Amino acid sequence: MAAKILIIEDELAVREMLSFTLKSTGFNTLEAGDSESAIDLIRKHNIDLILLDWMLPGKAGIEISRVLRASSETKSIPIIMLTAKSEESDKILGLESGADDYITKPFSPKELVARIKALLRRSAPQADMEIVNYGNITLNPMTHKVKDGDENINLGPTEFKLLHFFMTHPERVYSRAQLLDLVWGRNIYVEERTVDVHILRLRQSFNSDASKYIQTVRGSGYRYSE
Amino acid sequence: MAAKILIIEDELAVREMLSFTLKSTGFNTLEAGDSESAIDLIRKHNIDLILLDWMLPGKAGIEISRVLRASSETKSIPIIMLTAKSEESDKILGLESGADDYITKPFSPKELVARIKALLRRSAPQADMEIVNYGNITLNPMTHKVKDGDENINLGPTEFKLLHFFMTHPERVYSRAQLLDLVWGRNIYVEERTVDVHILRLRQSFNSDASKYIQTVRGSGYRYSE
DNA sequence: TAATATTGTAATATTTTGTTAATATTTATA
DNA sequence: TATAAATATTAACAAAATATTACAATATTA
Repeated sequence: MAAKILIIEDELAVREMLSFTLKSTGFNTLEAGDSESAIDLIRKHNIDLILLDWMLPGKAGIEISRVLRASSETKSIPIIMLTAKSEESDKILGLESGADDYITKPFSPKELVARIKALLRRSAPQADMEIVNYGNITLNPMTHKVKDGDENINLGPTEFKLLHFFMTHPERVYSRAQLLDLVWGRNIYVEERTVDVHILRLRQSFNSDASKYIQTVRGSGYRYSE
Repeated sequence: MAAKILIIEDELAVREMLSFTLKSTGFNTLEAGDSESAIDLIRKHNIDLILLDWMLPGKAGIEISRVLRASSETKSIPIIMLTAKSEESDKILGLESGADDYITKPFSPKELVARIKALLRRSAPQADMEIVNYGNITLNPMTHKVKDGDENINLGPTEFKLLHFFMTHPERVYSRAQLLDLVWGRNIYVEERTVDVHILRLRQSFNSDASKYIQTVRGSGYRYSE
């Protein structure tokens, strides 16, 4: 899923240039010309990162930054400051007021994109890392390894996610539609029959009879159970 | 690896004198004449210690110190203040604003070097110098040598760091982004695909089949494991 | 300074995986 | 048992991820 980046910049030309650059790199962009519409957009969308022009009229840049840092909902959105002047006091203020990085105009699109990627990968949250046991199956999300008794088992990413989901939600039936939502993710259109195939592959990848845990519930879906 | 020391000092003559002294003692030095370029250098390099002139024009010294202490990335970089006056109030302010040590001009090169070494000792514990073994691979950080069974293996710096990291963090998957942060360093902007290439180079540099330890985990990253 | 090594990137090749459709099999029940 | 419905299996293809190669830029060394 492409990251959503909000560009807050009063000069239309600069804004469009930035938006173009980022879109052609594969990001989604939203644009705001003033702090009001910026805050509006932040409320309505799940913004992943903000590009904030430091030189907005009337101290607006620093104000937006402080507002974002004050609210717990927006506190963790990474901010990159765009500074025109490379004045030292600006940089210091910018970092103090909560920006995660800054970049001085003029800058190369490449550098901007690199910094955005670096910030995004740092803010990406860690998934559930607990080791799960059920029956003779052990699944370790940390090492990404699955054991059937003593033997290691090799699973593809989707089979791995599917098994992880089942093991953390055992003894309960899930319809194909639910599995698609919960394992594949929402807003993804996939045929329900696809689930069947992955169930098959998951069953086949066990050496022992552990595939018995993955049970078909006719008319309802599938269940992980002993 | 020689420690990188940043000298922040507006007077060119003093700066060069300091730099000369430190270089001839075996340190790497970087120089900044104002806080702007100082902060720039700090972001771009992994500075081990900062020599900061307290008497920079316009309170810049104290400001830099405070900014560094505010950010978690730079909080632990040791700072030595250079103060011209030996006034007590200055010293107190300097220490309060986050300096780890101060030294009063004029000072002997010998004293300066001694203090730097003391601080570096304190901030860089001898942790990463243990010889690591895993499978038939032996990595000695002290001598910077790697053995595959009996044969010595030649690795580039990045490959060495990568292998060292893997061997000290085995049996766990790391995404490309994590590897970039943990092996390359936090303030560095590099494409994720670059990791692939270094993994390849690392694998290729083994003579035996030891490259099997470096495992691809599709959709997740890489793992060092038997 | 020249020579060498190292690095990051882009382009290309290869492999693996995910999806789908077609077909086979099983199950329920009329 | 015959039939319909649900699920399983197979195979083909497209898409995605990773591996490999080549090269230019940078840093290091002699």
